[in-house]
Parts: sequence; structure tokens; C-alpha cells
Amino acid sequence: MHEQLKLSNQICFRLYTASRLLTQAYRPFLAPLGITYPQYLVLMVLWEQDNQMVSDITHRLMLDTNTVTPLLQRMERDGLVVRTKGNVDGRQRMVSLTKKGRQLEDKAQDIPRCMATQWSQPDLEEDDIAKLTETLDKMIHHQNPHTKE
Amino acid sequence: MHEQLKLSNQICFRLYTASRLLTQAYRPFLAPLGITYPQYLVLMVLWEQDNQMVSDITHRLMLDTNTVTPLLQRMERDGLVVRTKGNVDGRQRMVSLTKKGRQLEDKAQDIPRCMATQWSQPDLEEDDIAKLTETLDKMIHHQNPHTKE
DNA sequence: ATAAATTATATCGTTTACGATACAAAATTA
DNA sequence: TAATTTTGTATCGTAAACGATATAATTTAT
Repeated sequence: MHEQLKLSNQICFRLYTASRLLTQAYRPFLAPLGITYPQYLVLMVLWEQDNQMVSDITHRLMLDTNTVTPLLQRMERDGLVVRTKGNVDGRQRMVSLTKKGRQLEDKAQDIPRCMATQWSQPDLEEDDIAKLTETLDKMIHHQNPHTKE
Repeated sequence: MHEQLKLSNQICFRLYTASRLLTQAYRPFLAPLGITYPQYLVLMVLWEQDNQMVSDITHRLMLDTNTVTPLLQRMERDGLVVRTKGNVDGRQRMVSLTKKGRQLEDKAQDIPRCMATQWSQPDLEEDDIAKLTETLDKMIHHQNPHTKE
């Protein structure tokens, strides 16, 4: 048995699992709004600044168009956004919030607090989260094809 | 603009992104073996101990059967495992490595080292990884429906 | 023992991810 | 300007995830 091939030694497995479990924890709050977690991410990008190009969103979320385009198509189908052809550059598509998409921001307002409350626990301190954030940011920066040449 | 709804404040987005990017980093090493990352996880479970029930695998990976069954079916199709009906309990299915599946362990042997080398970097210390592991384990333990009543 | 409830796994439908490829609109070059 | 390359987005195919439901075998209750 190769020691390094044990599941218990795998950082990636931990990230994968923590990501899945935390995303699952969002579901009860997102389902009533009729959105999924990736859709929530797109909405956060647009709530922060409306009318962005598809490429802006892909960069922000570090995803590719082949993931984001269908995601946006479903969001358009569900009346959350509209996609209009860019008039400066005909290849680009501008993504804009609909009224419905904009209104969701208020409904989503409490989600961060709910989530924070839910997994506040004695053995997981503020410091741990800060350190986690810092380390994840380093890893993301290191791995992200956009941030390195 | 609700401050808490900024992407930059989202731990879950960081986990999601770090998980994706790190899984992507495995791909160049796994593709030559003809396996995906989730399949690699299943193999690690079986390399550690062969002949496990589907439920053992789902528990270990903290996944559900509706994810694991199709995963195992693809692995059986690709000749990595076989699934036999349990003779003690007829509902259970025992998953066993084939010769091919067993042989992959040697081929995968260097992957952990390759991965470690690849993202060893000046600003990401041994300590950071240890702390990350610890925090993720706490989060996973807290969120995992199996570990809490 | 027979019916009812439980359990282990499987199936189905929808949404993500992502590699590979296609396509059309710029930008560049010849 | 016509041909070529590049770029932004979309499409296609495959593999995960996961809620909901189905199925079959085991337990429990009656």
C-alpha cells in the first residue's frame, strides 16, 4: 500500500468534500429563490455591477464559456437575466439583470448571515476562517491560469 | 449593494474554486491512466482495502449512491472494478478491483509527489497546508450528515 | 408466517464542469 | 482589399452531483 495514496492524505479530497458540503448547505436558502449555487455566484457578480460581458463573468468566476454560456441560457430562460449582442464588438454578449434578477438581491440579503450562523461552532474560530481564506486565495492565485503567465 | 453579497466575501466560492482548480491540476496525471478524479478517489478507497460494499464507498467519500452507482458502473465498463451481489445480504453489492484496477496503483504511485512538487511555492508553507487540513476537517465534520446526529 | 416498514442500491431528470470543436465577428497581414 | 489569424461565444459529448423516485431484499410488527 502506497502511503501517499491514502485518502486521508489528500488535500484535494478535503477541498472537494468541503466545497460540496458547503454548497449543499446553501441549497435550503437558495431553493426558495429558485436558483442554484452557481447561479447565485453569477447573480452576485451582476449585483455588484450590472451589464457585464460574458467574458467578464467567466474571468470573475474563473470558469470557461462552455460552463457559463449554458448557465446564462438557463438563467435567461428563468427570467433572471437578458443577453444582448454587444454593439461595440459584435462577438460579445452583454448580460444584464432583469427586474426579477435585481429583486432577488433583497431576498438573498440574509443568506450570508444565515450561513454564518449555521456553521459558527466553538472549534471553528474567526481566525481559522481568516487563515483559511488567506491560504485558499494563495492556492487559487497559484493555480489560476489567468493570474500567471 | 449588500456588502455581504460580494463574491470576495464568500468562503464557499473560494472552496469551490480551489477544489475545481486543484482537480484540474490532477487531470494531466490522471488522463494517461484513463481515469477521472472521482474515479481516482474510488480507486484510493479500494487500494486501501479491496472488496468493499457500495455503502462503504459512499460513506468514505461522503457521497450518495445516486452519484457512486453510476460512477462504479462506468468504472466497471472500463474494466477497473467488478460489482458482485453480496451473498450475506442480497441487497448489497461488493465492489472489487480487477487486475487492471490493481495495477493502476503502481502507475499512480508518483502522482502525490508530482502534485506536491507542482504547487510547492514560496508563499505556501508546510504549516499553511497543515492548518488548512485541520480547518477543512473541522468544516467537513461539522457539515457531514453522517458525523452528526 | 404475512403484512408493513426499512434498507441497499439503482434509475431518472436536471444542472454543472470541461475538453473539443464550431462559428462568426474583429483584427492582422499580405 | 482579400486572405489569414485571432478572439468571444456557442455547441456537443461525457462525467459528475444530487433530489426524487423506484426496486428488491431484509427486518420488524402483527
